[in-house]
This record gives sequence, C-alpha cells and structure tokens, in this order.
Amino acid sequence: MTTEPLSRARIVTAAIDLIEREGADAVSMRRIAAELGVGVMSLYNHVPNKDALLNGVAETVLSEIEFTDDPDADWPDRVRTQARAFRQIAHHYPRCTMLVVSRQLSSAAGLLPVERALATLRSAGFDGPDAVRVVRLFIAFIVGSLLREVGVTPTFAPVHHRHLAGAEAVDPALFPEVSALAPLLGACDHEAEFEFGVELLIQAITVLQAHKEGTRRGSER
Amino acid sequence: MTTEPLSRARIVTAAIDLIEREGADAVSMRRIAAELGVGVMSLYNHVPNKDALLNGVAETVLSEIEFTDDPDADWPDRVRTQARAFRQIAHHYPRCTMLVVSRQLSSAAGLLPVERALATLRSAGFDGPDAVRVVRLFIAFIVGSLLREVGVTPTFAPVHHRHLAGAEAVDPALFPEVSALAPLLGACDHEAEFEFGVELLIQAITVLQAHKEGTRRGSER
DNA sequence: GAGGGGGGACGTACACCGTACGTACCCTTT
DNA sequence: AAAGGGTACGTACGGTGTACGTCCCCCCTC
Repeated sequence: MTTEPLSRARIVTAAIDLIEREGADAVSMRRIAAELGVGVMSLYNHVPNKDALLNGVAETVLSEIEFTDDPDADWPDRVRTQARAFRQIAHHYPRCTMLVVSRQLSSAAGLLPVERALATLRSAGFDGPDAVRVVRLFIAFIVGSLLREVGVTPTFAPVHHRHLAGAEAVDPALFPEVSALAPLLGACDHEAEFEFGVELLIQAITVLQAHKEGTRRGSER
Repeated sequence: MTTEPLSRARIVTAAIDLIEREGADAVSMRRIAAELGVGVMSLYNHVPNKDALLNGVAETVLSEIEFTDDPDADWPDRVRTQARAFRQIAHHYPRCTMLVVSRQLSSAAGLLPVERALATLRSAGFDGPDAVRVVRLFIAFIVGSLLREVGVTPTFAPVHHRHLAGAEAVDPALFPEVSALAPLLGACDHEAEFEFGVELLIQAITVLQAHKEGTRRGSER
C-alpha cells in the first residue's frame, strides 16, 4: 500500500481517465475521489473547485499534443504538421475534446501552439495582422472539425440509419438534395475531410500571399 | 390572470430567455418552472426530460435563422448570405450558441440549412461528393468561428488585459511572437475575421472548381 | 525526548439538482 | 350523471458541489 500522496496531477489524470472511460457526464467530485480511493473533500486540498479541475484537464490534454516542428521544412508542410498535431487530441482523448475546445484557458498551455503557428507564418513572410488572421482562420476550422469528429457538433447527417435499413425518415420532397446525398452525408472519413480542408486553406493562403506580394503594399486596411 | 395553458413552446422560449439572461448554467427545471410560475413537474407533461428540452432550445434557435436565399444571385453571393445567416445566431442568441453547436440534433431544423447549402453548390456545378465536402468545410469554419465569437472556445488571446494596463503576464522570452503581437491577439473584430474567412474559402473553392473544370473528370474517387 | 504547529485527509451538512411516482382537478364524451 | 383522460402539482429519492469543523501525522524547535 504505497499510498502515493495525492496531488493535483494525480487528480487531473484520474479525471481524464474517467472521462475517456465513461464520458464527461460521469465526472463528479465523488466519483473521482472514489476512483482514487480517497475522501471527497481531500480533493479540495489540491484543487479549488470542480471548474478549475476541468480547466486542468483541458490544459493537460492540450499540453500533451506533440509538436514536432521542423524549421527547415517549407511553411505549408509546417502548417500541415501543426494542424495534424491538433487533431491528435481527437484521437488520443476523444471524449475530452469538447472540454479542451469549450473552455477558454488563460494558461500557457494554450499559448504554445499559437506561438508555433505565428512563428511559422511570420517566417513565411506574413506580416503581423495577416499572421493573426490566418491563425484564427485555422483555429476556427480545426475546432469545428474536431467537434464534428468527436460527434458532438451537428454533423447534420440526416439519417442515423440506426436500425432502419434504407435511408428514409427524411422527406425527399422537402429536402431533395439531402435525401439524394444521404449516403454521402451519412458516412464521413474524418481524416480525408480534415486533410481536404487543410490543403484547401493552405492553397488559399498561398494565393493570398502571392497577391500581397504582387501588389507590394505592406499593410493597408 | 390569463394563465395561458403552458406548452412545449412556452417552456422552450422561457429556457432561451433564461439562458440569454443568466447563462446556460442557470438552467434548471426548477428555475424554468419558477420563471413560468408553475410547478416543476408540470414541465414534464410537455417535455420528456431536460435533455430534450435543451434539444428543443437548440432547434428553435437554429430554426429562427433567416435564410433569404436569392436563387438568381451567383453562388458566391449565395454562400456569403448563408454563412452570414448562420452568424446571426451568435448575435441574436450569443449564450445559446454553444448549445446549438454542441448538440447533434436529428430533427429537420438542422437539415434545412444543409439543404440550402447543397442546393446552391449543386447549382454551381459541384458534384455530390464535392458539394458535401465543401459544406462540411464551411460548417467547420462557421462552428469554430461562432464558438470563438461567443467567447467559449479558446481565443488563445494571451492577455485578458483585465485590470492590468499593459500587456504583460506573458513571458516575451518564451513566447516572442505572441507577446509581440499581443495587441493584435487581444482585440478581435469578429465580423471582419468572419468575412475574411468566408471570402478566402469562397476564393479557394472557386479555384478548386476551375481546376476540376479544367481536368474535365466528372467524378472519380 | 517533549512540545507545538501546520497541512493533508476526512465526515458531516446544506442547498440544489433531475425526475419517478401518486394525487387532485377539470373538461369532454357517453 | 358517470366515466375517462389529460394536465397541474407535491412529495420523495438519490445524486451533486462544496463550506466547515475535526482529526491525525509529520516535522521542526527546544
């Protein structure tokens, strides 16, 4: 019976494990305490309240994404790599993803990805405002994609084809396109979809850059 | 004392009002009942449970976005209009936005926007798979943007410049780019940012379309 | 070794939550 | 008049976050 001394880190990882095992709704201070074989109120010696604990979960998950940035690669490759790194969250901690994304954390954990992204964009020749804009655009896309991937955001898939064989339950008269494309809407290769978006964004940004380069106006508007 | 008969609609709108007034955390069956001057359990005559009620909230909010689609406009204009329509949610019901976005609803309320989007893209000449891909891309971007706009998703703004004048609290040595661009990161013109993203996506899709048109391969892969 | 002090673990208690269940009322149909 | 169904409501149960007080152990000082 080692009885490791109970720390904020141990509590947070217990919470993460619990979320991944049983979902975010299963999280309660009592449940976590039981998981750790500990009295409920002992948790409060290391964590001010539940909200802070969940912030800790989000920070920990976010800080565990592996950025293997290669400064020698060209910027599209670096952007690709960083975008995929974010998507690891949805794979490693699918049921924590919502938490990570829905909680504005002011800690340094969330800053590092931004720092990396800004650095690569600046090195690619973007000025400050453009770099910030592009980063925001990417974050919006990634957040939206991850939410769809973990099944929380409306995939807007019409038919859950749950225990009903054909694709009905959606009136073809009211929604002709949706019902016609139901098979496509029902299935979603998240990876392919993500890659498609990333490539398209990169391509768009390339022409944006070229355009700026062409007009040679550093920063108006 | 008219004592209007209490209906699902009345309950849902009461919930929406409450959320907009005091935030999503304030929502409880007891609270809503009190708001309506009604016993708690009376609600259950019209709503099976709290979860369904929140789904109702999401559906109602989503169904209230105004689509003024002009079939004569060119497709970029129609896409612009539809994207902006979505963004109305964040304006009309900022504190409900998270709910709308985080709840996969299988009702028709969520299908109509997709139907419209698919229709305009098909009319623009996209085949089924491409139309679906593009719609998904736009939804991801819009969802991510709205979440940032309502302040729930990590804006990754480093300094909240809350009651501290200058931009400190972020170590310039560790985060040179972030601290250098702190003023830009701190302020965010959501509308401009959104429009920037929409324009960039439209532009990217245009070249995608042109490329497909050029190779003249209708539908492989 | 004796005394003391601080911090962590814990139990109890309170207010609140969602909702299952039983009851009382009214309104319509027979 | 009788019966039946839908609606409103009160009560009750198990669960939640957490404020507060207590206990105990370890370490430091004398």
